Amino acid sequence: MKVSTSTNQSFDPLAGGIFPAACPSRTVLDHVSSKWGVLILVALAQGPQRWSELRRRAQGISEKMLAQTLKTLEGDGFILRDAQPVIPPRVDYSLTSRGSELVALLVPLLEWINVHAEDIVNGQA
Amino acid sequence: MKVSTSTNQSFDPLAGGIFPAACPSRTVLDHVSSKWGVLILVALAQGPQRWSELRRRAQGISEKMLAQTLKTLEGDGFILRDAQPVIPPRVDYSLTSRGSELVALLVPLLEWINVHAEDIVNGQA
DNA sequence: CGGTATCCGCACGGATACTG
DNA sequence: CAGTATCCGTGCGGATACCG
Repeated sequence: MKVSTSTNQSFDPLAGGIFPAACPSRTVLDHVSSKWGVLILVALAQGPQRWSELRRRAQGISEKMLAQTLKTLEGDGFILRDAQPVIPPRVDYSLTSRGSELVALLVPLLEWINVHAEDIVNGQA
Repeated sequence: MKVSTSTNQSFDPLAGGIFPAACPSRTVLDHVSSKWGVLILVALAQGPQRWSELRRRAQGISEKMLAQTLKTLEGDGFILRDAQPVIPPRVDYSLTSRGSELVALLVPLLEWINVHAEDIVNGQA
């Protein structure tokens, strides 16, 4: 069987990629699909937001995890940190263009989950 | 506010959903975005596969995690387990229609990650 | 082949206190 | 307001052994 890059119904878009244990794709996937990563990313889909807004949105997140998640996502170039040197401090987080690309793919997924979640956890078909 | 399916830059497709701490959406999201959940799901996008095939594909997964992930995904109705009472045993896993819907949203995400992963981990724009 | 059972380390992540 | 530092528990997940 040959690997096709065309639109095949038995698609293999992951050739050379996702499945090896220590590949870059896995690293990024782990960042994105981390417990809070997705939530922060889609939260930022609604536009730039401050630390405290993100904390309120992603209900249940701790300060530590918020800081850690934001740093990881910033390190990956998905979000931008804009710290204004004022008192009291004001820091805005926003999506980079790369982040926006990613979020554009994330949002349909979250929408789908949001629609079907209840049926799924209730064990309904 | 109404939910728009068009390309809106300030979309809010998550109303009433994802952000509360103990909502069904979070549960499902955690299952799907678990370390191995995504991998198993997209692996099954290539068609029904046996236990050992999945184990080989999702490189690095342990037997325990494979079993656990498969059960969770089966419980959510994403995959189907077909155990044939033969010796030696043969068990095939496949996507349900619900699973296929989900995977259809997952694949573009994984493709994107696969394409951009190297730049991201190398810190390139 | 396709699992289950058990043990166990470690890092993921929460709570609290403190700082610029 | 926006974090950092520290402590610490839990459970995620790997390794191994065993079973139908």
